[in-house]
Amino acid sequence: MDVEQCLLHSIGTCKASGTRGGGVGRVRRAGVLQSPARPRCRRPRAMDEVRARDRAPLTVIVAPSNVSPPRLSPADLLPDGDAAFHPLSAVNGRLTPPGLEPASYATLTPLLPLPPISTVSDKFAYHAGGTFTVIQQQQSYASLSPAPYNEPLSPQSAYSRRSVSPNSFERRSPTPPLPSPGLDLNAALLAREEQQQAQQAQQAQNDTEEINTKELAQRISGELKRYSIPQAIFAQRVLCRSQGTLSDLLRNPKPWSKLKSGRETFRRMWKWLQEPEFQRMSALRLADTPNQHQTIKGDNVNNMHQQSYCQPREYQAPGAHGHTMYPPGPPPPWETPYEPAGDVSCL
DNA sequence: GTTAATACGCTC
DNA sequence: GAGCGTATTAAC
Repeated sequence: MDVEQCLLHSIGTCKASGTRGGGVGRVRRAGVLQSPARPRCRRPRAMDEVRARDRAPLTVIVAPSNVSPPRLSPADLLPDGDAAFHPLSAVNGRLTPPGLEPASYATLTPLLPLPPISTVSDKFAYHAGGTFTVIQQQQSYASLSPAPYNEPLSPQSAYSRRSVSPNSFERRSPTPPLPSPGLDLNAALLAREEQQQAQQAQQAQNDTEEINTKELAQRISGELKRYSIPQAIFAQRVLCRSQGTLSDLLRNPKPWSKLKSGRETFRRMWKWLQEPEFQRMSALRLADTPNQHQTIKGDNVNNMHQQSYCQPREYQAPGAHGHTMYPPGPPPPWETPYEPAGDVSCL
């Protein structure tokens, strides 16, 4: 539908291949009678172009300039297996799982007591194959991830580093070994402190770095398609936003420099993108588990504990006015029960 | 029936 | 004006 067609059909339904919907009039909202229904077309192309131009990505990735050679710290030898969790490579002097952005779970783990071994074991008792399953997922994530994952998207995520709650295990080694008798615990503690300091520095850095919103939007769109994740689910669970908002952001991302409070939404996207695959899927789940019929391609994270990006909200499918009742069947991975960590909530 | 795209109004 | 939610649509 081009401008002329749209104008010609300014009264009446404007149909065009390749384009979807568009509000048709208003009824009553927020107790205020809205303007009467009047069929509209989608925005004319000219308007789209103006908007697109206005939102064209102008940001420049601020990549860390001082990349230091790989080095291992005593923390890498800790029984708390951040380092053991991924095959490691080093970026910026810190350890990073291959295929993931720098500064992921392997870094900056808060100094917290280790959970009892039994606790950790219980966490993995969900999986047939237990440890192997999880490790394999990580490796497959790295190997199957598209090439862009090997490229810095910036900024390095501070959001991907959350405190480890008793209910979370994802950054723990699946089978945490007992401390070896010769392990220097002091060195380990020092390493933890270093990690904390680095985390704080990273957080400060993130506050000032820019995100290439267009690239981020493209990657998010690709991942949603890749796993068949509905926009509504992702928007609600990860971004604490509506489907319409997410759609708009993905299709018309504003340059980082032009964003204000909206940066937080893109940060959440970026954060999610940094997560390991299984943790991304975990973030998509709800506490309430309606019957559902959807699945995420290639996901195998049912029953895994997870952390929520948002306080759980009830999902209402767009266009469905009222509760969405899913037909019986296995739930999609993002709606299996979980224990909210509560460390990240909608603002 | 589900999903994504869009217009428009509301809040800050 | 930015950011977002709601309502609504067409496409699938």
